[in-house]
Amino acid sequence: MSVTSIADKPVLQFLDDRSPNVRTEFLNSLAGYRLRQISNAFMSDFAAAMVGTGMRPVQISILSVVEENPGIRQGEIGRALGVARANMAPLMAELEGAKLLERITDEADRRAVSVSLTKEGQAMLKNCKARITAHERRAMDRLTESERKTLLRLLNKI
Amino acid sequence: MSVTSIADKPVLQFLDDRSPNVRTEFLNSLAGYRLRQISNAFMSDFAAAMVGTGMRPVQISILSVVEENPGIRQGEIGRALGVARANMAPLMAELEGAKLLERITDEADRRAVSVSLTKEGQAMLKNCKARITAHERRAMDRLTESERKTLLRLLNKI
DNA sequence: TATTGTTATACTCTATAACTATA
DNA sequence: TATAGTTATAGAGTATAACAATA
Repeated sequence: MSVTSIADKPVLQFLDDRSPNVRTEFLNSLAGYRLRQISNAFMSDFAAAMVGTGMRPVQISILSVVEENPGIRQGEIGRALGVARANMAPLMAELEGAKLLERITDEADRRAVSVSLTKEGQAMLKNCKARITAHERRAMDRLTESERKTLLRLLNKI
Repeated sequence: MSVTSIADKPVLQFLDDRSPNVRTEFLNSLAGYRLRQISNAFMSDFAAAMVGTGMRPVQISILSVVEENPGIRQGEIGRALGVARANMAPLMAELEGAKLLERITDEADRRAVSVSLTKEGQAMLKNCKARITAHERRAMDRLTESERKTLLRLLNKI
């Protein structure tokens, strides 16, 4: 699959390749099953949109949270994103090693680290956000503006 | 967390424990991010609802497809569910070992195997379906019947 | 040659337990 | 005693490549 073909097709091309002559009535009646299919399709298109940046979804989430909460503690980022402390450690080390963020010991509580974006981190996030915006527009292509709002509202209400 | 508490709370209890004082405006504006959060919350509640059956989501999906397509080939199941051939092999061996389904060589094409449910498989699927129905009702608790239909329609339209 | 199913393998994500240093 | 962060590890889920049997 070429990179250029991604922009031409709806996100759920990843679902369209399924066997059409197999009955799946029960599964299709389940909101949870449909949500997972669509979420996975979103993730696939998202990953394709990030090719070249070297960024994975969780890394971008971290950069975004740090941007909106400068100086935030590492543990707070993990709690906000649902990432376990044990898994935050290597992720943060990776982002720090790539010079995308800086960690300094919080002098008020020397157990904690205070996190902020570097210039490179800000630039990377800006690049990723532009790609994500295009990815979202592509993904929601088949819905009208009104339908998109309704979908978000219902998802947030669940 | 006790098992009985699960039935009392909305599915997205798994999201409600997040840090409320951390700003996440960009992430919250993304349909893809919200879809993934909700899908993961559904999966967690689903897993809790299946405790005691020993069944995981993909196994139930397989049983359901076999029920609706008796004698279906193994490869067709995988294609319909998006499971790679290489990963179908151990899954099918596991379900066959648990006596939930039977595999016989397709005499018309001796490379393929024809799959069907055993009595035990039928009973297990019936049990799981009842649990799933309750799980879905619980998950969609905060939506009216009209809103549920709208949500499904929009998800299917994406 | 192509396809069905199998095996081995590897990579990512996620989850738990034990450790340190600080509080 | 509890908390912030780290390390090691193990379990799912997923992906590719190589193989045997059959078409």
